[in-house]
Amino acid sequence: MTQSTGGGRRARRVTLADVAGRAGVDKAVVSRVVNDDPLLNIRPETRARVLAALKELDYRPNAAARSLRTSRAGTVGLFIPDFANPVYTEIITGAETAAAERGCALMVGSSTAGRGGAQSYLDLLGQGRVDGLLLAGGAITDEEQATLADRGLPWLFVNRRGPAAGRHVILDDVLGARMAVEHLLDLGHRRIAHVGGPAGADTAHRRRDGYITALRSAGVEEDPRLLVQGTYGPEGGAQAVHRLLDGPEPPTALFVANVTSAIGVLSALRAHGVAVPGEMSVVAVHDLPLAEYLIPPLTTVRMPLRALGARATRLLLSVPADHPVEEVVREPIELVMRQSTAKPK
Amino acid sequence: MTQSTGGGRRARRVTLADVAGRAGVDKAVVSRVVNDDPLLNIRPETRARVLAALKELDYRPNAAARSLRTSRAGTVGLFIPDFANPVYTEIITGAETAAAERGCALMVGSSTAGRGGAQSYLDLLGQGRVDGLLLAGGAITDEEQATLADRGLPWLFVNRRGPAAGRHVILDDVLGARMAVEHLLDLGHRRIAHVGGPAGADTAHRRRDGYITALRSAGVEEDPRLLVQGTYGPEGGAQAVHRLLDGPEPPTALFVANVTSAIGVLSALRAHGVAVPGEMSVVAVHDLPLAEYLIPPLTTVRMPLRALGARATRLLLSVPADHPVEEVVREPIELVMRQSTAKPK
DNA sequence: CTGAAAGCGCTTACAG
DNA sequence: CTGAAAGCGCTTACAG
Repeated sequence: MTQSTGGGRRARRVTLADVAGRAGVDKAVVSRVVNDDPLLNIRPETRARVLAALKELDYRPNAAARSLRTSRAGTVGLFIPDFANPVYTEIITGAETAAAERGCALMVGSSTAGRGGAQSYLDLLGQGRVDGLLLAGGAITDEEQATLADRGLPWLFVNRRGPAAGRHVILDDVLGARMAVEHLLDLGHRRIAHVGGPAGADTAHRRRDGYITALRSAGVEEDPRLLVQGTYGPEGGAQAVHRLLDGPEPPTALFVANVTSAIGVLSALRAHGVAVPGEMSVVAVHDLPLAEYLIPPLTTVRMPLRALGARATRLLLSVPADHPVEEVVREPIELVMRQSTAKPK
Repeated sequence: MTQSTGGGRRARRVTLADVAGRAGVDKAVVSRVVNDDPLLNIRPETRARVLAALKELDYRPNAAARSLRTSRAGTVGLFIPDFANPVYTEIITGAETAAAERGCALMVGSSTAGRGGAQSYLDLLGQGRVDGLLLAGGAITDEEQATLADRGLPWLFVNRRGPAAGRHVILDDVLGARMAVEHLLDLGHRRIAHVGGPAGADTAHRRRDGYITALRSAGVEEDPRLLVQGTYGPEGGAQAVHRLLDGPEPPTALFVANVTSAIGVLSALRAHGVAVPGEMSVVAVHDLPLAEYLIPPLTTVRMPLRALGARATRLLLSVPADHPVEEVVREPIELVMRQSTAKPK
């Protein structure tokens, strides 16, 4: 409980009063200078003195005192299911950048720590630690939803539509899926299967819609046997391939809902002796640096995940908590052609 | 600047005074009950009244007020170079768990946001936002190092040894590397190359040491041409393979310093028509869920990254800032045998 | 066994 | 143009 000193040295905390004393003004003045108060009318020479004192003493405002006074934490919270999922790391990076632009810190929590669940993250946050909460992916229980409501905290769902609240920012997953499927159609494929995401996932739902829309627009009749549910992990992709290949009339192309799942797909295809892209074309949602180094290099649809994280953060910080937000981020979606797709033989 | 209300509803903030009023005691008493003050001698019925009031009003302590009073933030900071690197996500998860055990929140920042550098992260943190700082990987400039020293903040280097300060927690990379190389030696390989990490990386240095030690212990003479520097990304791995294969007497096995790099290695090997493990064995440091789905499934050395993150957090929170810390985490390192290694032909 | 009081370091109307 | 004062919500010796 002793005042901690820095890795080996001591540093008495510099306060506004110290700076004021040195500059020969009241601390209120220093405060106004520090915060660039536009209403402050100060003699240039006084300001110069204050600025000099600030610099000499290397003053840093105490976050807790400021936050107590203004009831603003200057921090936004982001809750994700898992740090290991590259999709979330992109969202985090975007959110971090946008928060930093606003002078805010970002506090990311995942459900892997603690007993899991947003509940323990919310408990840890206590009161006043964050000014708002971004909820990315994963499931939120009714209880957590209620806690959220009680907390008096603005929140925003990211990459998924929330249960009831009209407060979310998502990507155009329908378009992304359509671009992938249309690429396969353009190559001449007609028997195109979809390795979907998990049942509960909102993104999985939207990508499936895009798949179906693309097929219909092209006048290709749907075959329910070509629609296989997976997970967003490699094992789900691998299992889906087993099921698909066992069918009577296997597809010539696969649209996979997630790049991580596609890694499992490629592996399973190889195990079955099916050549990619010779006998089977594969395209997946989300681009990753390693996609280029898969065997074969994977054709993907690059979604603007960073822009999503950034946009959500800005919206959370600017739109009043009681206003609805239902936004689809319109940054360009890109088809990244590599070597896992080709004309059907 | 108005008091924000939660996603559509309003919630007046409940304070200690509210609870005290309802329970008919002083707020000091409530505070002591909330904090489980062992010196508090309270009549059971009074405590019950306080507890009831606490619950009815759903009281949550205000983090800012508490922190201002105690000058403890209840938060630890973790600075990483990049969220996209799976190595760091494992460390984060471990740190998050350990912090939560102590009732602390974790604030992760990366150099990708802002202009980059630990400096902007430190600036954002201002004063009093975190009780200590974990610095994982990446480079720290002299200026940043100085800022750190001035800040009066305890810090700890994670997975790398700091410049001067004897404050770090690392893994036994030498042992991990030895286990990998000894596995190749056991299979009968003698021409074993090492695709190393980047020049500045402390882990890269230690893994190279382990490689050399293993070779010497087995009486295998080193060949400097078999020691190629890479990066920790796939492109570095791929380039290293090109160089290695161009040499006069190519190796029969590769020890790769990082799993991400190994993905590039596998890709390049395939491009060169070199069969794995038929003509070349490959083993890499760090295990990942997707390693099992690479082609072929990659043999790896699993390092205890979560334990590293957790241990560092506990140490940061418990060891006084002016004590040296030089710890090697001794959790088991495991060789995960899959299908990328075999006897030389 | 419980209460009154001081003070952590800020910001912000208000006074002069 | 600048200063004095109140108060954000806690915790903690101290008094009784």
